[in-house]
Amino acid sequence: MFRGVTNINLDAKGRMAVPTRYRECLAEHCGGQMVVTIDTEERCLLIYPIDEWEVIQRKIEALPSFNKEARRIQRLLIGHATDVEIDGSGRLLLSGPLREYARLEKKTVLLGQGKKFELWSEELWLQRRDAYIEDKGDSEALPDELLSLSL
Amino acid sequence: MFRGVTNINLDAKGRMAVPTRYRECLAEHCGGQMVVTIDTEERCLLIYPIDEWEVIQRKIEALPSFNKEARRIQRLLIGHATDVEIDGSGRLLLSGPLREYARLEKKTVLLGQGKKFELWSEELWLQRRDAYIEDKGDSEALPDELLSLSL
DNA sequence: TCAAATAGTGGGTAAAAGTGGGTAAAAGTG
DNA sequence: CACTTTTACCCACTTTTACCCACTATTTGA
Repeated sequence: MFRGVTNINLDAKGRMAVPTRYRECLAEHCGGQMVVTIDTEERCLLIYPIDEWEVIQRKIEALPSFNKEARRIQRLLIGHATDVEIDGSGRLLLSGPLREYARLEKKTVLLGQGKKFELWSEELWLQRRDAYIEDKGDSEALPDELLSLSL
Repeated sequence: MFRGVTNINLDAKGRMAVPTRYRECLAEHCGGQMVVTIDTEERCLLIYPIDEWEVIQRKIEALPSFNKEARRIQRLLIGHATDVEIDGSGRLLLSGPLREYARLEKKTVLLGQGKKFELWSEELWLQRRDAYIEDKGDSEALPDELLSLSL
């Protein structure tokens, strides 16, 4: 169960050092085998342990092929999903196209999000976060689960 | 079950000394393992014993991923949730980003709030408290549970 | 009122994590 | 098949963090 925010510098080769607190868990859980893909709603990357990803991929594949939104999701999510392995120094190599999509340069932010991670360019994340904080009490209907949630 | 208000000075490294009256309870209950995150509606931090937090995280994770308000809550709450451990001197180390969010400098206020704590900058807390007292009898409709509450 | 104990505060230091490249092997290309 | 480019692995350096110890202030009890 991942959580928390970490500032990470990508190096000149586009590698991201996985924070140590996650490494043991990832090594046990999936032998450091991960899958990176894009988020379809935001300019950020999604990083899954391979077994978690495979469950999701099966669900996406099962969507109806003649529904346009389903095809969109399939092409974007499965199409960009890239296998990566954590190397001996605990780093992930992110391919050029993925880095471009999320506008990743040196300064990035890794967010733990339960069963996956999100990787943002620092600049984009700070903008997005501030926008989220301003928008308190968005008018959009809240799911019932949220209305009754007691923190 | 936590309650009460305490003035606490953060030291130069951003550490907060947990008031002694809570330490024994926290040590027994969760071995001093805590989770700190942000409050999405106010500029303050929320501090949970880890077991209490994990219940909440599971509920938040289960929200639908394509609902915008749910994504907002997930990114803000889970994204900022940071594991911290009470050190040998009974202190919690608060990371830079968390301190910045809540505008914490030296003088802070810790509020016991049942299963969690809130940590405020002293200045912000005094403002907020006074505002609450001015606002008595806010016109917003009270939830039914409140209407029937007997103090 | 004073002494002893406990709580709170402030830093120094060793160890660990993060970062930056060099080089050899592998893959891709003409 | 030779050459270029990319990838993976390794090592060295820098920064950060966690742990420890020492000092000060406050409370408690004689």
